[in-house]
Amino acid sequence: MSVALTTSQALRLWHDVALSMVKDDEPDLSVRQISILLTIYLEAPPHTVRDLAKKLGVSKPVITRALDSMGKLELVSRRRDEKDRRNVLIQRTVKGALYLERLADTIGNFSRNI
Amino acid sequence: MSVALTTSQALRLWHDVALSMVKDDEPDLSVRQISILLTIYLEAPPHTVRDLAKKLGVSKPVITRALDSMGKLELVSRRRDEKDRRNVLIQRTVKGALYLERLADTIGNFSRNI
DNA sequence: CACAGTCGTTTCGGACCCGTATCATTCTGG
DNA sequence: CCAGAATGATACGGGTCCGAAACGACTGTG
Repeated sequence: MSVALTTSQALRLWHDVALSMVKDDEPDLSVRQISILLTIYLEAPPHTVRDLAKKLGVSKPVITRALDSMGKLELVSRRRDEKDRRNVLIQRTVKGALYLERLADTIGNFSRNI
Repeated sequence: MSVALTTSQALRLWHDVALSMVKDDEPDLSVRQISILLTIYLEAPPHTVRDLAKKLGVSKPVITRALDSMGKLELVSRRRDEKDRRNVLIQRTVKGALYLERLADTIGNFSRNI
């Protein structure tokens, strides 16, 4: 399947999806938070704070804070690594999976209308 | 051209683009700011604060503040409407056009690799 | 068993953003 | 001409986030 988007199609898609995220009742996630969430769900575990900070090119406190706020929303959860108790393993949750499923549907639907 | 994305493709595309926005040197725009910017550039003028607030489903101060911060970055500019001096017309700028052009390139490039 | 290194968290001062309410300016209709 | 509506900006109290630095818990190596 060919998916390459023209400039105008790409911006229109981004606009539509961003708009539906804003108009949504759920609290807006920042681009950083979405990046973290998607990394956790798309890439193979385990995920640690340090790894995520490196992947995103941001400092560790940024990851800690993002996990705090997304943890409150139950989009991710944390667990100590029992093998090496310095590590914290970031884990997926049902709510997080549903959130991304809805996001994917939104993107998919708008892409279908191009 | 067929552009419909599968769930997995949509999330992977969003992940890649969000990640490149985060790793970018430029200051991150919020999802709301990006929505406003894209609305200004994709939809036909004139754009007023009130119209944008209605389109995004947010309060007017949200728009005013977003225009303040994006104005500092020179991504948009404001001008009084001389026909009705209560209105403020939001206008495009060269920097704003370049910003979106880069964003479109990023999206387009990643979409090509699906 | 001390100690340097690693990891995630916390603290700090400052900046930004939120929603609600209110304000000043400008227009409009009687 | 004036009361009221419309428009965008601002004040306020509260929350979140930032980067840099310091901190506590933990590991493993000598």
